[in-house]
Amino acid sequence: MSQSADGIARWRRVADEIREMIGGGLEKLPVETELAARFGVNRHTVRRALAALAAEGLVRSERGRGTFVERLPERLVYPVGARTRFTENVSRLARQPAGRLIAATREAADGQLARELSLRPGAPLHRLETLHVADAIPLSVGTAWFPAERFPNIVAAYAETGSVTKALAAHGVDDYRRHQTRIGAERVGRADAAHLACPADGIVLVTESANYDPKDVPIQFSRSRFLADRVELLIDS
Amino acid sequence: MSQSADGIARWRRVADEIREMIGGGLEKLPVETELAARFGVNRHTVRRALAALAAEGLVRSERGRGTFVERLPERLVYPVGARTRFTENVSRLARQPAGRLIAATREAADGQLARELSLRPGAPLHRLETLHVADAIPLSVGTAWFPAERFPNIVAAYAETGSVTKALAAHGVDDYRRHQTRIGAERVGRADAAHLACPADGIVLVTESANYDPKDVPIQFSRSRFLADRVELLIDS
DNA sequence: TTAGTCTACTTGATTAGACAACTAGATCTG
DNA sequence: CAGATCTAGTTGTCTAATCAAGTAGACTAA
Repeated sequence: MSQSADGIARWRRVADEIREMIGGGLEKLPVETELAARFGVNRHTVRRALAALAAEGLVRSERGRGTFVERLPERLVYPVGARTRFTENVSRLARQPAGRLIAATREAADGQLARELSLRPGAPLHRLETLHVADAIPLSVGTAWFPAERFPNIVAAYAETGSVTKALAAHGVDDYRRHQTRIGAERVGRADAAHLACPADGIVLVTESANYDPKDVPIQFSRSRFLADRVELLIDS
Repeated sequence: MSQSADGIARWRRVADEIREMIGGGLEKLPVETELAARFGVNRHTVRRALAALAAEGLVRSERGRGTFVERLPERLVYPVGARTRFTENVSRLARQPAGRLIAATREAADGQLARELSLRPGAPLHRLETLHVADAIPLSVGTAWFPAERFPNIVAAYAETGSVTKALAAHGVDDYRRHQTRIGAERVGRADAAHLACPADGIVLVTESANYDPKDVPIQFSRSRFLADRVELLIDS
């Protein structure tokens, strides 16, 4: 707040002015030195303002090219319910869905996973990291754990079909449902940001839920991270 | 990435080192000048690192006092469903709930609000800004719109009772429910951050939904912002 | 004792300057 | 003409220095 008549930091007012410029509909901002001259402040003060605007998702700076206004496309509405299926959800919106396997490992169930999947701690699991894309735009990354004994070939089945539903069907599970879903939000992790092709300071909606077969035996626990800029969740009651 | 042997920015490595220090369990970080001396960099480089850590929610700087490690308390689980009621949700958890009126204005329905509330555009609405607190910890701020003609005294009723349910009961609405809830996430706004007593770069879960009376007439549209650090939403299917 | 004041310390803001790393287009070269 | 090279322009990083503003404790005066 210092060095300023009315006690409001200069960079905040610079940010406000740039925000107004953005409203005018321009696509590329003037370069930092130009902005600094125009507002009569140091280039660093402009950079502080731009950092704030970038954190709001309004602008994006690219080294050597310039600073560009971010025009957010409309967010895709993703229904969450007992029968949430990524492929169905996305194709209903006339978009082209795709699931891609990023990585697969075998691991032992820790306390939480054992509880969620009704297994003993230490039970073998397949862990799949997957990326979900609609119209070539990454929407989410997910981690899914399956009991390895019941679903020995889940990794290959998913890699082949790109669909959890089909991979489970290959193991004789025709239908499944979820009872509860927990939803949180946090800053995107570094690895997820790379897969989602989003800024490092992006925000993800995190859903955690278990899927159950028709006999109410848990068959999968998953933790999905949806990029909040691109997706909004819809709860039907 | 400049001025550095291996192409990784100094402030990133400083941030990593501080992150490790935090893991050690200390509560207050050394002062910026001390950190700068210890890592052999300028104080501004330390500040750049601290800004990154603050954005991750790991530390919080207070002018004149120092920089402190943030220990996140467990998040409160907030069920979202057809009969979501803040007071019930919170008191079920043996916490002390409280709703406080921040502001109330009269405004005309815009296109979206008119559609959500089945009113003509321009219809008069009461708009209430409310703050929701559990055990003196702010959890969420909400904006609620009510048709002014049907609920003329909603502002006074809410101010008195601190509860939407009771305020509606005073207007003869015994029960209400919601059909859908949309959930998104974004950076907290400046005014909200002040009310929620959270860092300016906090993240909020945003829920939007309409409530309907037993005859399925919409009586309220609301947009709540839950601080993601303190709350997690639970969907029951 | 109490209330006010002073002071050292700490983070916040701003300016100045320098160089690194990257981009895109112009220019040169075979 | 194709490809390599150069160059001006742009953002990223880092150092240095200074003052503002808030905090907390010590000190002082009533």
